Amino acid sequence: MSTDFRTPATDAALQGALDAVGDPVRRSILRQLAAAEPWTIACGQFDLPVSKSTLTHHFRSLVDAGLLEQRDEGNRRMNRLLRDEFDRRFPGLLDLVLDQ
Amino acid sequence: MSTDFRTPATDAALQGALDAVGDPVRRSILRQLAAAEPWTIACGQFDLPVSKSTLTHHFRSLVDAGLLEQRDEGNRRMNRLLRDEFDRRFPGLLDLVLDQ
DNA sequence: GGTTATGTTCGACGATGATCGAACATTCAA
DNA sequence: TTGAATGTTCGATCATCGTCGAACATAACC
Repeated sequence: MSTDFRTPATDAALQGALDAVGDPVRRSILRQLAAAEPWTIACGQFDLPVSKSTLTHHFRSLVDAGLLEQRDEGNRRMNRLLRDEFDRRFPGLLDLVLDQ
Repeated sequence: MSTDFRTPATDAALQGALDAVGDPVRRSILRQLAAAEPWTIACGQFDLPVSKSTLTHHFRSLVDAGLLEQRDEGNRRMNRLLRDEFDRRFPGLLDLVLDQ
């Protein structure tokens, strides 16, 4: 048997998760990421109406919140959605975002 | 049969729900409300570190987001948590808040 | 080596929202 | 009728955060 008891998820952690998911640009990132294979999209390839520096800001937020991880591939920074991991910590929240 | 197909829940509605739930004072209101019987707590009876006018502001947010309804009883304004209604629109979100 | 592409960092700006106190309205109680 | 209790409204203030451009760093490509 695995130790899959519900993690208490302190309110501070919940605050971070809600903040991360509460921005429309970040939700768009999450949706585009969910629609593609892991590690196939670099930061600059997202279809978003913001500048490069703003993009960097949002990606940092998402990484800090545990929603995605990044990996450098030469020039580019590739992304992977931490779907199961996040869903385990905050059940249903990511689904709410991804169901449009 | 009842027409209980999943409402698409536009992103604007999701934005409103996340905003409403994204404030710690409002989450405290929701938790205190969930811990009591419906219509038993007036606005001024909540244990919160904010002023009266701030309280009014937060209650308006929660009503607008469809999280609670209010009813005047003489002097006081009583509250009821719209648990099932909100959970039907945004499954799991309120549980996330109420599970501390 | 020089140029282009991809990201980050930094400082600044602006909008939004949480907060408060004072004034007001309403209801209840003495 | 007077006073206390409960909420709302209205401005004002303050902090946070999303946003940008400019400068910088690094890697790929010719």
